[in-house]
Amino acid sequence: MDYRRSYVKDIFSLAPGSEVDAYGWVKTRRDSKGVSFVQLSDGSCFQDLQVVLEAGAFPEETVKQLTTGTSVRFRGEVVESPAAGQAVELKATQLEIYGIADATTYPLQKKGATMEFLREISHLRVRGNTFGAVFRVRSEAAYAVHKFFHERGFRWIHTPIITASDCEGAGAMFAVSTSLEATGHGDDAQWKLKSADPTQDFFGKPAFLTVSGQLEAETMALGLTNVYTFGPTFRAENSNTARHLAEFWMIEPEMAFCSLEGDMKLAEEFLRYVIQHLLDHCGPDLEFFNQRIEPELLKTLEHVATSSFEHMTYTEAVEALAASGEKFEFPCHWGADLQAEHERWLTEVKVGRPVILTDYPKEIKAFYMRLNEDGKTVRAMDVLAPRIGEIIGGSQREERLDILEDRIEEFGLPKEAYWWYLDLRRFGSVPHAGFGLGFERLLMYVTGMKNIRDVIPYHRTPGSAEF
RNA sequence: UGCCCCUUAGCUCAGUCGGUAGAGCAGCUGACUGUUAAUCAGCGGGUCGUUGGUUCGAGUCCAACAGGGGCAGCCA
Repeated sequence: MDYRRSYVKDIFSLAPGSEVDAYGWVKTRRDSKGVSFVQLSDGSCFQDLQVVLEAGAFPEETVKQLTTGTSVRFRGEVVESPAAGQAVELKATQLEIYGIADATTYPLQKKGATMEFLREISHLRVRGNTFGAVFRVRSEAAYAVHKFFHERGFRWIHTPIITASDCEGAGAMFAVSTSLEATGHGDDAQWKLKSADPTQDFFGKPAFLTVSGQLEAETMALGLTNVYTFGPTFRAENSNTARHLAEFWMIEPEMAFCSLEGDMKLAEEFLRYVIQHLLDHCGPDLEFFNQRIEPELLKTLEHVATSSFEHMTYTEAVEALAASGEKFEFPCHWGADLQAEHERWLTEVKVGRPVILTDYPKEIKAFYMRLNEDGKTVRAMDVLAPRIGEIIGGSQREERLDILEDRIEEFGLPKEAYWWYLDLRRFGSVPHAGFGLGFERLLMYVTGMKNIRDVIPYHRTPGSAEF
């Protein structure tokens, strides 16, 4: 057998009379007197191929084996379908079963299951409508990300996944070590510490999984001008919410000779581009999400793809919240970080679409963000989206050596560890900016899926690393 | 990490006041020349998450544990 070069999706555009093989998994079978209908899917598109098994064409025992989940090849003739629901169907003349799926034990049924149940059978859920659509959209979105940056002259760079600097400052980190040895299996497994001395460890010092490629991306931008990362990122926070993962994919563009204004422009163009690409290339999948997952989805995406985002400063947002008359659980005041309820009000009630907030108090943002003239705020921006909250966080970076050194000191960070980061400001420093975008959060936004664990094949969250 | 909720048939769920268990779908048997979550008739299917407690009696009340989920914080 060769790898597949044609798929179920291609069969729909074949001329009636064509003879083809259709490979895939049975989604359902309907029997009538003398005729059976099989819905066949190979994941290549949302629509199933209807395969018609006419009376006497195959032994009854064989047809009965075609239960949900069975893998099969049909050979047959493409014919115009006399019934509604599909333009063409396959009149089967040959049938080969690769692997049966016992209907009494196969967990997927044709009727809907809950997302929570499907998550527990993540290895099988991709065969269903919802997750087939999710992972087609995920793939297409990833392609659109690369296409967007490539068309604008950005270089895709690969920043390290293992980092020995614990100073990225974006959250709790997973240690990477060969000093620990696992003994036993399952519930009996134990860690054995071979050495507590980091100098005896693999890298000769403590090492971690990256929480952000930003600092390294900055070094690459100050040579290649426009770069982006797109890769896995790890946070060891004990976050138990529908929008946090311990392992997720992040996109981080970084631009030299660019201010926060350019950064915001890129963020907006980027989101609109990806959404438009998906509207153009994933129509049936998005249509399904619109019908079954999120009723306002298509309306929202079409609106976002064609209209500009609302811009507000943090200070304006705080004023709007104060004047809103809403009863918030946590009242908001200047200097405090916005709570989820505040973000929701801004995006869902006040604006009704994504909003970009800028110029946050320096105390609640990272040390590397460029200090404003007022000495109180920094050139930060967050893109907040309805339903999702923060989807992008970015800033113009502090390019002035003396101020950056002061900021590192204010944060109580070890200056020596940043020697190479500070070198960027010593040698040919330049205004530059960038942002980080959580790929899975973007996918939640474009699919309407409610839990981030359902837009990645196998989620890693506290207490959960199955598969 | 804090607060809260859930766990009953393969799946989705009912189960009243504590009195020994129900439906739909799936499966099986049959009916129906073309269905689209096909339809119709019949049949089988349960250690009520686990352990302990209260009680004459626990799916139901209590506790611990396990698994799943929601909200919040941390963030992308």
